[in-house]
Amino acid sequence: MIKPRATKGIYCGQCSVQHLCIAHQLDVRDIQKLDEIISVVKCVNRNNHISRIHDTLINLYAVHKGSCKEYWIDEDGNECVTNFYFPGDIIGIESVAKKKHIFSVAALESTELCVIPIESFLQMLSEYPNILQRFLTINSLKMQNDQSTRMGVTVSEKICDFLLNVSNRMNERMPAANKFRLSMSQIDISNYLGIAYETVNRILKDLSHKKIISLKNKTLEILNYSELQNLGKLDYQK
Amino acid sequence: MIKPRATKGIYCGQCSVQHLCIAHQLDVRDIQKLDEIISVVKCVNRNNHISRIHDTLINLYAVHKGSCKEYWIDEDGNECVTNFYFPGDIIGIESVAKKKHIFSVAALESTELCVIPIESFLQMLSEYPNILQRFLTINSLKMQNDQSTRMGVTVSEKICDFLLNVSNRMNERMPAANKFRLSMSQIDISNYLGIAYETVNRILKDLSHKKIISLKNKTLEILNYSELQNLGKLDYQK
DNA sequence: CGAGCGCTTGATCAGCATCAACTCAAGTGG
DNA sequence: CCACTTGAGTTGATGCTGATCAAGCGCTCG
Repeated sequence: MIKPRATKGIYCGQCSVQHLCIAHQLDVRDIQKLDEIISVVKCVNRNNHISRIHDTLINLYAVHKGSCKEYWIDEDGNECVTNFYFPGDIIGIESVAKKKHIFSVAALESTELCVIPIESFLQMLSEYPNILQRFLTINSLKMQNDQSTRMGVTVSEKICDFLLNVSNRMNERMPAANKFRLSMSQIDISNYLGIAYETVNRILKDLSHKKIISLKNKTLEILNYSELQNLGKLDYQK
Repeated sequence: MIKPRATKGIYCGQCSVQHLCIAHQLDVRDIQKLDEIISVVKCVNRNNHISRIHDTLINLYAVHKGSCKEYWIDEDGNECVTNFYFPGDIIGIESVAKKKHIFSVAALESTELCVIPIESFLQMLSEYPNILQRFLTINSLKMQNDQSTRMGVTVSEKICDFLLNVSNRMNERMPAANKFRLSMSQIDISNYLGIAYETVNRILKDLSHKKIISLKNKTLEILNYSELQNLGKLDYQK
């Protein structure tokens, strides 16, 4: 489950999502330091947990491959999904203050995570100004992304915004691939958006009928991006 | 509108909300450095702007007195409120990445803000590890707070969660005062929660009838805290 | 190969948005 | 200083959006 990064051939300098992760635009010396601190990979299978709510925060995790959902269980036993994480995303930042995980995180598929020991990482930030700047930028981008997904009023707005958000994030990872796998279930999406899963299904079907998207076997293709934008509320101009 | 902090007698070391702000648990030397960087106060009247969406990010602001709403205008002209800020809160963190304000911020009452020049502040973080740790904690707490307000399913859950959230934040500021002024209008609350303002009004009335809250002239008192918790979804155990 | 989870579809109905109209307080300008 | 305007709060009537219940299908995985 835990392996040295070297045996998997993973180094920040060669990583395909370094432009989204901490290593973004760092010089060789800074990246060497990152590779020194981040020495192991955690491999997690579908539905297994990366962390549990209330656990002591020992590591942050950078998603290297795969995807995760972050959630908590409310008093009625409902799963409230708070976020999805894709390659390059950092898991656990919102838990730094309390030094305990404030959410649970589970893998949506076979997932590899670079393990970032929180103590040495925070220590390093004081000594490496460029890494610090990058980490503050990542914090800020996370806040922006968290806000962007609570904007829609009607359920179709919410779903269109969600699809646009995921699509844009996937495009940053695999440029020019306008087709990608939706790793989360429709139930996960419904728990994320706070709407009934039947409604999610109906609206996805409707968008398919209207040839705005194509959804086969969890593979999503956006056929009419500008129409999806019209239906959504989110403004994704750069 | 802009005055030296000294003429207003404001210093981080003597500030009544330093325990919520950057100065929290810093030693004398660190606080001196803060007072050096944060040298002026901006005074803003009700309905006037602290910053506008798309403006270049020059300063962060720490609320010293008063309160603010953060919002953007959607394509239908609706005001979408994204956050409220109270004394001790830092405005602008989510805009650090883009170096432009991603929201507009307006004062809800006569408000005083400590001006934090972003360039020298970020520079300082590299040199003052304790201030850095505190700022990372503030980042993390903001993410946690942003999440906490998107949990309710029904509108009464949302409103109860909102009242609990504001109440808890006010209690941190004026301990043992279970009565406080709701500086935002019911319309602001509706734009924040994404529900109709008539509904906000009806539910507040209903909570008043049930003696769970008392609301007179914008002064809110929580009469039955545990019942409000039952009606809400949020878990505010420490 | 069987069980269960995820997906699909229809029918029903209530929660909340919307529309409309009115009160009240505060502010503006003639 | 008062008429007028404007914004916030209040309340009722109506109807639609989306939750809920119910039932069946088909993967996928053990």
